[in-house]
Formats: sequence, C-alpha cells, structure tokens
Amino acid sequence: MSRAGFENRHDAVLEAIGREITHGDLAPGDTLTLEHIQNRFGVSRTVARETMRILESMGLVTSRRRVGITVQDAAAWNVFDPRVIWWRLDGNGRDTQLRSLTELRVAVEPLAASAAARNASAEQRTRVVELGARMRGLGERGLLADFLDADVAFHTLLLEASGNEMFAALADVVAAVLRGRTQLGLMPRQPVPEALDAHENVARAVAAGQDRRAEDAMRALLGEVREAMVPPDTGQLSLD
Amino acid sequence: MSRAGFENRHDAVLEAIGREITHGDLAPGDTLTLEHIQNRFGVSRTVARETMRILESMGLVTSRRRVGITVQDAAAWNVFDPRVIWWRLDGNGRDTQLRSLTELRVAVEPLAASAAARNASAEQRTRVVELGARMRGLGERGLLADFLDADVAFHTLLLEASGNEMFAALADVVAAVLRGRTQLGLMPRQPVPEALDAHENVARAVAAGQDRRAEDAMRALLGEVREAMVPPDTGQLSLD
DNA sequence: CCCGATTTAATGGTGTTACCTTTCGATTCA
DNA sequence: TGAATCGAAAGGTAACACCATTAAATCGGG
Repeated sequence: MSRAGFENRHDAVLEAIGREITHGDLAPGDTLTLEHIQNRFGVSRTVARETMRILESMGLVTSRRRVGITVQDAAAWNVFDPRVIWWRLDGNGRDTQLRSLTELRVAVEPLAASAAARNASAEQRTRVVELGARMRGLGERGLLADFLDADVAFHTLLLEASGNEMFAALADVVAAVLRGRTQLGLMPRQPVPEALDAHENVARAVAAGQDRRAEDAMRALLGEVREAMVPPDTGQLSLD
Repeated sequence: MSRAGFENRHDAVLEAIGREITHGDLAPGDTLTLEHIQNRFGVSRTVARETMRILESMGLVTSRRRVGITVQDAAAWNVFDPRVIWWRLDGNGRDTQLRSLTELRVAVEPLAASAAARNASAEQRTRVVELGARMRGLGERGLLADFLDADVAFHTLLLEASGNEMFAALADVVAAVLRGRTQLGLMPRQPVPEALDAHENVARAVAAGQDRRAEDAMRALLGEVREAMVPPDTGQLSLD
C-alpha cells in the first residue's frame, strides 16, 4: 500500500537527498546535520544516521564530528552505483550521464559480444538468434514498443552471456539507456533496415561462436557514435 | 594511531563480514542476526545495524524481519563497488575478479585513450608524453619499481583525461590490477621493447589529438589478451 | 594597542542502551 | 489441508554519555 519503492523510511530519505545531491540542488561543500534531516522528514535520529551512512558509502557525503554531513564533489561519487546512475538519469545530470553511459556501451558491448560468442550456453545461442529474428519482424511491422522490449532483451542477453559479471551488471543500465533514448524521441520512428541487419549479424556470429566477427558486428551496430553523440539534431541516429 | 583504515567500529565489522561474503566463507542463503554480530564483534546494536545497512546497499545481504540478514548470491552484488572489488582481489574471488577486470580494461582503455585524444588539457597532453618517455628510460634501465609507478600514472592519466567520469572512476582499479599483476610475478623481469614503443605510440597520438590512432595504439598495447588470459603459463604476457 | 597563543565553550557526530512495534515463518490445532 | 496463534528478529523511537572539532574568548608579550 506504500508509495512505490518507498518501503521503509530510509528509502524515502535516501531517495530525496540522493536526488538532491546528484541533481545539484545540494552543492559540494554544503552541509547538513542529522537534526536537520530528522526535522525535515520527521524521522528518528536512527533513521537519519543509517541513511547518512548509506549516502556516505556511495561517496555522496562525508560525515565529520562537529562539522556535520558534507556533500562531496562529484569526483568522489560511486558513479557505478545503480542508484547514482538512476538519479543522474532523471535529473540535471541526465545529459552527461547519458553521454558517459553511451561511451561505456561502445566500449563494453563489443567485448561482451565477443565473450558471449565464446562462453554462451546452447540456450543462449538459440535465444539470441530468435531475438534477432523477432526484432526484424517487429521492426518491419513498426511495432515499436515490442521492438524496444526485444532490443532490451537482446542486449541484456549478450551482456549476461559474456560470462563477465561486471559486464552483466551493466545490463539494467543499458536497458535504461535504450528505453530512455526512445522516450526522449532520439530514435527514428521506424527502425532502419541497417539496424535490423546489424542485430542479426551479431546474433549469427555469437551463435556460431565466432568471437571476432561478433565483436566487429557489435561495433558496427553501435555505429559511428562518436559523431552521433555530439549533435543530437538528426533524428536518424540508431546507435543501439 | 588506529590501525590503518579501521577508524571506527563500523569499518572493522564491515571489512570482516564483507570479506567473508566476497571470499565465499559465507555462502548465499546463510543468515546472520544482529545479535550474532553484536556478540561476535562486541559492538552495539546500532553499529551492527548501520553496518548491515551498508552491506545491504552493496547488495551483499538482504535484511528481512523474522528471518534475519541473508547473504545474497553474487549476481546481486554491486560488483563495481570499489570495496567489493578490493575484497575479491585479495581472496578467493581473486581469479575471476582479475579476469573480469582485465576484460574490462581491454574494453574501456582504448575508448578512454580515444576520448583523451579529444578532450585532454594541454598539461595532460604534455604529461602523457613525458610519462611515455620516462617509462622508456626506466624500463631500459630495469628500474622496475619506478617503471611500475610511471605505468600506473600513465594509465590513470588517460582514464582521467577521457572526460568520462565513469572511465575515471576505474583508475584506482586499473592501478590495482597493474600492481597486483607485478606482485604475482606475471610480468617479465624487464619490460619488452614492444611495450615501451606501444606506450609512446599512445602518448604521441593522444598528444596530437588523433583519437582513432590513440584508440588503435592502446588496443595494440593491451595486446592479444584473449589468448594471454586463458593460460598464465608463459612469463611473457605484457598486457599493460 | 595589536597580534599571536592558549584556554574555553558550543556544536554535532559516535556509540550505547532500553523499549516498543511490525512482520512473517513456524507451530499448532481444527 | 488450511487457519489461528506464537514468537523470533528486524524496524523504529528515544534518551543518554562521550568526544573530536572548531570557533570564540581570553590572555600575555611586544
């Protein structure tokens, strides 16, 4: 019955302050006190303290005696912490976060595809081909919502099949980027044929265990993102 | 005066339990209770609770009423959390962690070099060339300790100069891999000339702002890690 | 009278204890 | 088999002593 995701008091406070810091509403050097937080959110000192400890462990604040809780500079943040990523993705940090994540995708996904070609299970190999075909079908029929789901599943599968748990840990984030990009209208209304081909190329290479080809195909799929990332003016960038 | 790093009670408990989980001494599904922790470490309930909150925020445990604190499966861990990485790097997880990180380096560093060629400041450009030259001097004279320091500085600089804060956040980890690898005797006693050339190639490309060349040079520098990662038998892999 | 050094006092996190509430697995009983 | 009950353990509140830190106040020497 509680508001989505805010199971306990901590989450509410954490969410609020985490957002404020990552969105820049609280600037580095600003200080809070536990009492401040208690009053503002109507929570006990215990809750305030435990929340601060979590924020501290994410690198968003430091806590010192007599001085209070100090907001840290962005350089100290655990920028790979999923919550930090989410917060930055829907606040002021969105722009740099999207750029960073896209660049990270360009770095990681080709290697993940390569690793998947070596390490994927039999089921994963058949599934990746299925998903490639499914994307073609949905894409050609213009069923964008379903197409997006398949796209997310495709990239998630490869990251997980890579056998590298650090790659796999990026799956949720990549999904968020794909979805967020569509929401923002950065995608063409109908997937371009090249994108469909590219996905099927990757799928075939992975299924066949050809790691080098899978890597190259994924790199082709991600396209010339270097140029695409600078000007978001043309509606034709299809860098999934 | 306190023992390195264990400033407060939390850190001691966190360190101990975090290690036990990431090292596999505590298996997924195992449960603890706060009382258990209080007794074992002689700390108050508050400290036990706050420590658990941090572990929970790292995905290492979940806490449920009536059931206690349950150790999570590795799939739920925040594998990018620096502390999780450190712990895995000096325990049972070392092997998979080193492989994962090396694969991550191969993915990220070429793109970081490319980005650095585009975004580095004037000072950073001159410094990267200096470091390349310094590595040659030290390498040829066989001053391994200093060479390693310069090597770490070189890779750190590029990651930071990339302008991508997620790349920059990996600097400490890359440094740990470089140092750890040397400690483990995985490096040749004298840097091979190819490695020295490779570093200077990267440095020159970055300094000249040639992103494509910097990317390729870094990829060459990292070498054919795919093969090198499988058998650690030959002492000749120089994949920095 | 001014400035640096030393003492003092206020502040706010650290750590502890005690207590009540809520949840939910397990036991019991129909 | 299923429903009512019990109780273990976390969730949450409150009040405390403690102590590191900082800033103000005081003091002393030039």
